[in-house]
Amino acid sequence: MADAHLSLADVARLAGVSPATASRALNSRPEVAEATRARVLAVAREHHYVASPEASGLASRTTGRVAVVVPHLSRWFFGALLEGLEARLRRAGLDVLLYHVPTRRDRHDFFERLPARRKVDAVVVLAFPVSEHEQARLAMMGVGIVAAGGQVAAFPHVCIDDHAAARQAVDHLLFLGHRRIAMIEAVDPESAEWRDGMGRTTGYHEALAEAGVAPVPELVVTVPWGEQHGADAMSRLLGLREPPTAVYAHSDEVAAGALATLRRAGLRVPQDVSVIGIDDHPLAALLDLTTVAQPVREQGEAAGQLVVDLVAGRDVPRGRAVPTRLVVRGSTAPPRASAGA
Amino acid sequence: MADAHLSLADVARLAGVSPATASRALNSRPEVAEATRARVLAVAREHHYVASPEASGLASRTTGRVAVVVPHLSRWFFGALLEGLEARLRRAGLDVLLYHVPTRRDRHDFFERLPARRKVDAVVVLAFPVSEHEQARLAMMGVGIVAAGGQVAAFPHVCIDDHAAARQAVDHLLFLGHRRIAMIEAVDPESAEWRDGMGRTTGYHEALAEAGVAPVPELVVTVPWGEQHGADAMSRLLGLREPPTAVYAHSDEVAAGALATLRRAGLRVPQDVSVIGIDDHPLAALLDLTTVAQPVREQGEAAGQLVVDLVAGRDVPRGRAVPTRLVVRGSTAPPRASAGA
DNA sequence: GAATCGTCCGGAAACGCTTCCGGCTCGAGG
DNA sequence: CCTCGAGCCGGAAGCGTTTCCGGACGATTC
Repeated sequence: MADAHLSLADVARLAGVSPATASRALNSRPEVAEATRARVLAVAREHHYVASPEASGLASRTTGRVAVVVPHLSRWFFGALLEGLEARLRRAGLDVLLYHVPTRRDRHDFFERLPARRKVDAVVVLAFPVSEHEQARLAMMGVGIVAAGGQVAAFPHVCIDDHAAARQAVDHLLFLGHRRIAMIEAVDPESAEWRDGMGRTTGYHEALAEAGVAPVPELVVTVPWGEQHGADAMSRLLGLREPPTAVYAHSDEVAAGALATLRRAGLRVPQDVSVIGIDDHPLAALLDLTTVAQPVREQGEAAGQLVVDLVAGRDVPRGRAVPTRLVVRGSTAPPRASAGA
Repeated sequence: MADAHLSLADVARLAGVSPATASRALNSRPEVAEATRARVLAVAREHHYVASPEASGLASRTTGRVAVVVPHLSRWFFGALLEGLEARLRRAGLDVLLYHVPTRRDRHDFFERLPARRKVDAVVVLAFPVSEHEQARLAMMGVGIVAAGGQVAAFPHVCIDDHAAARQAVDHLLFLGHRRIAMIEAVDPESAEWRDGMGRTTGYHEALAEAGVAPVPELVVTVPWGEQHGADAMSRLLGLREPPTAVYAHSDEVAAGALATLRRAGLRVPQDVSVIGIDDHPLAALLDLTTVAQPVREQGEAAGQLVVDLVAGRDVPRGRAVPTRLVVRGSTAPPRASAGA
């Protein structure tokens, strides 16, 4: 008991070597004889020695930590992303410093004050857009930066091709024969700036155009992210003189809301209207929702890999898009009365 | 540009004082004249000075960090808890070091290796049981420990009274006239050890007993946590010769699974069977699920408060239970044919 | 007018590592 | 036998703070 906290010097003394050698042994440096290393390691283990990260950080000018900036924690997508990321970083011996920036204000604050300054070797921003100015601020930190799950092309990043995913979803509906296809466009009210560039929207328009379907403005409704708003959006859609026969939602959560509204309205899915989402949220399986799956955890891991490469001084690929995959379940089917064509 | 990284000494020189005084000024210690302090602060701000946390940590023997150990990140409950916790800690200037321990192995590893050793001023374990042995290991870290969302009575903690919550749920069903009440008991397969002590189970039994309802073993089915398993459990219950008229699920996710099964089976909720959950997951509102709400975010914040008190050297209350509240929605109603009594 | 007391500040010693630099030992090569 | 390089290791100088200790100085108090 009570090896309150040995210092490197103590271990060295106990092992009969100098602190310098002890340090080298513990950090598995090559310039130390095997026998010596073993002795030091044995002493260290026996006394549960742990190096003071502060001290070694001070001396080596690195922290062994990486900041993860995330806008939401209670949403499945971000949690799953974080899981993958954490796992990869942990394996590399890097610790994760969490920065939660739910509101616009928090974000602003984060980029102005840069609270992670000097505290980390790298920072990864999770699934939210970063403005030019914010990018500049980030750069001031002087550490590696990577983005995951989002579309910050300025940094090394890993994400899906939103545009392609949207195409997969909408093309599926078109393939089934739908022509009157609505889109529930979800935006994060806390970072609305850049929603137009979103592939999930452009993909919809492109798919329709390619199929020769004229765009109908009232068929796209924009709401904040979330189940409840998805439900509201669906209500609005049902209020149309001529409601859609299929609905493409930006995410499964939003689609789930739409399903709820549909059910309450007494409409049957997929007989009366088809619904498709994006993400393959666990909810999707439960609700038998057709969706475009993206590998979330894997994205986190890939981002983690970028980080470890970055801090190791290796240079990393600019960006990498992981593939998505259409998962057909029971919420989509051909329209009831296949009208035209 | 390029104030690559001023040191305290630089700031001190620029402000015409000694490093000692600069340090005192920056840390708002009382023994420095207002004018001097202002001068130092001005210089610091102008040059974007940030103290090296490693150095100050080394010198002050504190880290300004707290470890948060969490078994799941992609579940709403844990995310929400974490949000509250992070917010409170951030306000107090404490950083959050994240430790994700999804599997039994990860947990074991965490407690054996204690990777957070010397890295944090406190650790909070989020919503999972900690064995005697693990508690002992934790104690070896020599830092404050608090538990949130779970039932680790050995440490300062904040949580709900599971037993009482269960009573609220089951009593509600009893009040509506149900007698044949099933329980879907959810356990985390990665920490099954302690499931029997769980209040969510004992509350059920007690409520039934008090109401003079004889326990029916086949009416309680135990499954791993999660929507899918909730669905399976419900299937099993429906297979009974005499299915229940009401179902009490340990959590809303599980209840959601049950609802899905019910719907697929063509049964109506609440006309044919009532369902109640616990948590007030966002899902619950969407599914119109009656539930016992617990303030999750608030628990996180309260736990954060315990932590800041702890690291400030104040002593803290042993434990604190936050109140739960029955939220009646559309998934519960009196049984179809009010049988007896 | 001297003794006392605060207030404010500087010198310098930690804090616990990493790493540069140089020295020692030993075997190989000339 | 001498030299030289490779392999190991120790001394000591940082790394950038905090904080103890003591000194200077002006304001009180008797």
